[in-house]
Amino acid sequence: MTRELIKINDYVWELPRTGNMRVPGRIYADGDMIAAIRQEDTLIQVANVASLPGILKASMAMPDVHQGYGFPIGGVAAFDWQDGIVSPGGVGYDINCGVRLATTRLAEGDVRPRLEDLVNGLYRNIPSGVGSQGSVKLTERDEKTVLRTGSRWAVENGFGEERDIEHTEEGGVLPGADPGEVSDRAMLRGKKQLGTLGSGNHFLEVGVVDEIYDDTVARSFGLYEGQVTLMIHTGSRGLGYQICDDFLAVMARHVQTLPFDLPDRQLSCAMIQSPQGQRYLSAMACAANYAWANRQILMHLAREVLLNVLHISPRDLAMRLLYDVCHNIAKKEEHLIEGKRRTVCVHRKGATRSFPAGHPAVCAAYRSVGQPVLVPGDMGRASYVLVGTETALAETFGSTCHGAGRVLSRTAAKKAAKGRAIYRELEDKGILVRWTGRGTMAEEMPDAYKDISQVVAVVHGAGLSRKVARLRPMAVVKG
DNA sequence: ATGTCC
Repeated sequence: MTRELIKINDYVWELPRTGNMRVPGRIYADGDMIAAIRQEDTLIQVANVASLPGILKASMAMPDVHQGYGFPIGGVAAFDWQDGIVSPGGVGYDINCGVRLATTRLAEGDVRPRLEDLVNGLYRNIPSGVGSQGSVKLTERDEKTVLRTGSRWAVENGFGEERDIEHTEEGGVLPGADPGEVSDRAMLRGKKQLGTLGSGNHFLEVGVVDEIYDDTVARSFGLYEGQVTLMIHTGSRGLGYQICDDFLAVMARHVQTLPFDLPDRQLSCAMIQSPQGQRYLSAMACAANYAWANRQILMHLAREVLLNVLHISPRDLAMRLLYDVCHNIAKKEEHLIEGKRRTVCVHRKGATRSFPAGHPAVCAAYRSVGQPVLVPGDMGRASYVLVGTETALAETFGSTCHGAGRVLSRTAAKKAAKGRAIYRELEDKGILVRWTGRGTMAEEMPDAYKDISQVVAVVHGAGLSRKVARLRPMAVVKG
């Protein structure tokens, strides 16, 4: 199925309204990427999202877009808070999957000689893989507090410092979280999995700052060339998965009672103001808070490994949380639309908030430069630190890309990796990897992903976020 | 992403 796309400029393409679309589609991509996106069903998903009630401005896709459950991954869609819908498929199974980046005072030379011990220590001390559990023991009472308070529970229970909370999107807690909306099964899965990495694209990475693009912003973020960093990518584990699954079932039934046709059952949803919509948002907030506590705990566990393996003091390590961002979330936000201030529910599914300098949601430390945007690439190439912009706020409800985006499906990647030792290829580039899952190395190999530098070039060129620094991986733990 | 089919 070929669809007409109008080129707006080098980085922006419009999918005009047809059929049931209430707004156009808007795709951020370069010429190469748009050619690939045209071949896939992703455009159909962008068009399908545009048909949902209350959608505002456009159904948007970032340059790392690819097919997802109902909504595309790399998609942004905002709905009117009064007359719009909320959809679990617009957030994804891994609620508040996200990334945090911590800086240290170490140089590459401090770490390189101990890199093997370091990657082994991280692998040993941080449970990884599907169904991993066991790093934190939670009572049911404690788990409910985690769901209500997010990062704060972790900090108050010895996993990190008060200042980490300020450097976390939303302060590491979404309001309105009600554990009463979380099923027993979700609670049970969550109880044993706090402080675990998970599998798939989740990772823990020791890296080094390879290049600085913006000196002023980098200085504000505490980044400089040659500095060792720690990046953590994980989410809400089985708890978030179960909450998504539970509410997809609720909404698949509920949506049949609503007076509009769904182009795809995977877009099941509820009006935001309905009991079903409100219940989902309360449960989703619980999973979001769990994910923040999880990343906070992992950061603390990783810090302990660094201290022990390198035999240094916390003062010499000087690990600080630069920032923590969500990649999968629906949020109540205020946005200016055609000159009018409106309350909306922004679904970012594989997309990152990108708020500019001066925005009240940006923490005090970065308010004069803008919100840090953390964009991990594949494990063999690079990751980027960007900064939020006014253009993003004006065009994409303050959103930008979230990663490289797959070019090969997991099965295609496994096929392409046959007979290769991916870990060895990475080792030859000076990157040590430890992993749990049988197929993980093949599914997650660099060639399975778009080149992150090309993706970042699009969002930088389009003005959705600006390049601040590029990081290079040294040691990676995968699930 | 996910106790990758309760």
